Amino acid sequence: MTDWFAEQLLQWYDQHGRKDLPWHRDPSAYRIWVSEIMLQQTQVTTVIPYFERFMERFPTVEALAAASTDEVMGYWSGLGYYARARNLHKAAITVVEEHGGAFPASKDLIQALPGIGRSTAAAIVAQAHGQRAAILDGNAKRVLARYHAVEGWPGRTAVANELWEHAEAHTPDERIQAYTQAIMDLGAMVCTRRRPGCAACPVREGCLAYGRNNPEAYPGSKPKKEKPEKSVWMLVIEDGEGRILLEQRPPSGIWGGLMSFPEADPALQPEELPEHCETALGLETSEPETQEPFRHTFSHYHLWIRPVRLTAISTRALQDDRSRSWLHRESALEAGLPAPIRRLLG
DNA sequence: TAGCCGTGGGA
DNA sequence: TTCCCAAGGCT
Repeated sequence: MTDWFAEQLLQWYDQHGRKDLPWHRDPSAYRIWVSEIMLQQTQVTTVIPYFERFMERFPTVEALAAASTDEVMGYWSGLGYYARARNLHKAAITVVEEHGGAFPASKDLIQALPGIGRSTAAAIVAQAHGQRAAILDGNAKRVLARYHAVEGWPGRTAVANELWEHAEAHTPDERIQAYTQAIMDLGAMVCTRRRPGCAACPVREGCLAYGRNNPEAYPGSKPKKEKPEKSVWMLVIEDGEGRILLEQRPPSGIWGGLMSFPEADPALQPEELPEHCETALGLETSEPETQEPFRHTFSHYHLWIRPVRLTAISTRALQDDRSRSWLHRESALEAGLPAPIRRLLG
């Protein structure tokens, strides 16, 4: 069954929808999967170059499963939300070991893989296999919240449930790939967060928010909270051969498992930093050269990054520690690095 | 359930 | 400059 809403979206999609995105070319389950993970909370224009590089290096799920996590992280470096890459790699190994390399075709099996939730699983089976499944990404949430004038912030379970019901009800039995792309394209191209292009909208006749003349009021916005300010010394330590000291961060928390500069307590005075290097890193260093701090904003707090340059005089007591390594700039840039650290490396 | 997890673009 | 938030999922 195809209701009026879906019919209108499909007709609009045929004329205006996006059909030439990189993952539309050979839309295998593997390629759709990788694209959907990259696109979580990330805009299309940001994803495209990452997707192309990733697919060139890991063209199949077997290639991805066979790679090291470190190399996968290197290809993800700069995209953010690094748990996505870890889960992607873990899931690839599961697909190879438990499903014989064939990406599972059932939505439930797909959703059981790490990093794949209800909406992503639906997007994969709909786009790769043409199975009827409702998605509810940020675009669909905005379109449906406006069309049905659903009040409240979609982060609340009751609001999300209501949107899911609308999503299920509108999803047609036929042309699932087109409809899935259509509702996302409408949200991204017409039913935008600000200044929506209602004049070009194929469903404005039925849209309750349009009828109320306040589409921008939907969906309800997230309750705002104060972001705390944190601060840290970032120790940029270079030895006599132009190598930089990097260490692996703890597996959980911000930039979990990525390589980064050693950090020091911001309560320390700059002149105390060489002693800190001696005790914490077993390093004899020259005088510290502090650089201009800059503020890096995360989802939940601001971090003042205070870079300090030091030159290592001796590099003893480091060979045994697998979590720390001296790397030249070029090889460091191939590792999985957080964006600001990559920037500091220059 | 609410907090956590990145980055870059738009206004 | 500052704030919001984008093809969400996990704990």
